Amino acid sequence: MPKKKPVAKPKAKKKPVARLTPKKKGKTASKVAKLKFVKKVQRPEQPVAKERTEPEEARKNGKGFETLRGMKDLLPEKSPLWLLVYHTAENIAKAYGFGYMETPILESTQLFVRSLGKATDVIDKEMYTFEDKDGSKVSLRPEATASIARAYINHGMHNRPQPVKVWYWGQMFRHDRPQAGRYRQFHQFGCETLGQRDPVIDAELIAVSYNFLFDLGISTEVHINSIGSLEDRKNYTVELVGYLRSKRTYLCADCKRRMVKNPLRVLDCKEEECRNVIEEAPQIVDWLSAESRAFFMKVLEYLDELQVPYVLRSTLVRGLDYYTDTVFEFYTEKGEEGAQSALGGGGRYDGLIEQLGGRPTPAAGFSMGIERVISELTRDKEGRKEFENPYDGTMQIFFAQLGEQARRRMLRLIEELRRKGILVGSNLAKTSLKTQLELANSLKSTHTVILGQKEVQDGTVIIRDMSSGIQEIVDQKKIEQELRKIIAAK
RNA sequence: GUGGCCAUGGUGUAGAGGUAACACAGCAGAUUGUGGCUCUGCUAUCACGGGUUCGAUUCCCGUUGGCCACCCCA
Repeated sequence: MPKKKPVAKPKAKKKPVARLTPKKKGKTASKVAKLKFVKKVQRPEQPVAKERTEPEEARKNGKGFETLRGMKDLLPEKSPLWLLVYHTAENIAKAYGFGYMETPILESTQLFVRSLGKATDVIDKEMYTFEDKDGSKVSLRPEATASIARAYINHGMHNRPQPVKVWYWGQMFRHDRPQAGRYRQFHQFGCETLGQRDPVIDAELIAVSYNFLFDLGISTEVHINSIGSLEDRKNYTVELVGYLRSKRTYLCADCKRRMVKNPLRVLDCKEEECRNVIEEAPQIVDWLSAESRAFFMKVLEYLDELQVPYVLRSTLVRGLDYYTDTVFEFYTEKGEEGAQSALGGGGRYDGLIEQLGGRPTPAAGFSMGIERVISELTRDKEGRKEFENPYDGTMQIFFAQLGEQARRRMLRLIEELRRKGILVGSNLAKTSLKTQLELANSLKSTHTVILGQKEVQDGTVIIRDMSSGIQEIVDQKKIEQELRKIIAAK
């Protein structure tokens, strides 16, 4: 530690010297020398490095504070794509008659434990849980369905015309290790249809999510399965575990563990050895009650009618405990085996609302992982370019000003025009005309309105045609009609 | 939670045991009220902490973070 500092001093000395030699301009060179000189003097005075205070540390190059692990800033360059996705979601949900709703990001921990299932990983290790000031346990929501169900009960929504159809969009939190398409804070768009059990509802939800992706230009494969009623599943699980036990020696370590914790997940194992075992395993379809089976058949029929292509996958089970009967997931057609290829999924959860203390209420829903949708949209360069800037920032007319008086006059002028529905570009914070014209140019403006000292006195304004360079002097009172003419001409 | 790879300016990249180069972007300027070309200048204690060394940003270890895979999930 003490070694470092003394060595650092000569650095400051060398730099300016080395730099000055090749420089030509006297002006700038002396400026540099001055700046460096000050530094030179200062450094020896504080040879023993003072403890950097925290704010200093943080201020350093604007670094010091960074987003928490697994969290991302959405910058203006990228946001147009997000807004596009958001509006696609909004449009599709509206088209199918879903009403927008929001629930708090923070909820009682118990709500999630009860609904998702105690043994699930989401609850076990992925929830952001902490004590509130009054000592109660609260959690950042890892998903939205539980909250929607809670709200359905709280607001007596069973008194509304059934089914109740809602959609949502928002941040979810899961304390997982970040990975491709996986973040600790992520966004989901989803729809829920509560209060009625009918296969047509399941089919509609699948159509909504399928078409949402379709509208964005993503073609997907819907994987679908039915896991029956809670009772069906219980019976099947017993059977499955029995079977797996008999093949225990062929299973991988993970599956041996899964066998105890969540036997259905064994069906999803990718290990070759396990796959062989799974192929021979009893299938859940054979264990469905007559009612569940008929229900599932109807869902498939309706999907055919809706012309939504689907793939039956008997091994599909979802990770959350509340699902019953229909379950589905969306995979990109390119079918790459990479993890996290599911863009979203959903299913029926007829038992959840009762589980949370409401009256028995059937319901179903889906959610889409927006980060995964976005990454799908930007996967190759062509796609990225196409979506780079859906709302192009071209400002047809730019306003440039020169001098304090002109600035004030222009401030008002722009505001008046805005109220009349004429939008123009400007950067009144810039003082040089040159810079403002540069800006106009980079915004691809066709015309620039220039207002300087002289124009303020004359009550006029210069309108410059950016491509020809021809300028016209116009009376300020006629600006509006002149601008309208320009806008109409385009 | 486990494992692999990685960490240089705002962004994308070079680079060597003796303190950093290039491109783009940004800002300022090239005779004071005019853009698109050109030119000039400015913008990095090479993630953080420790070790090895005369000396490390370059080697080693740790931390943090990123990417990827597993677990699990969106």
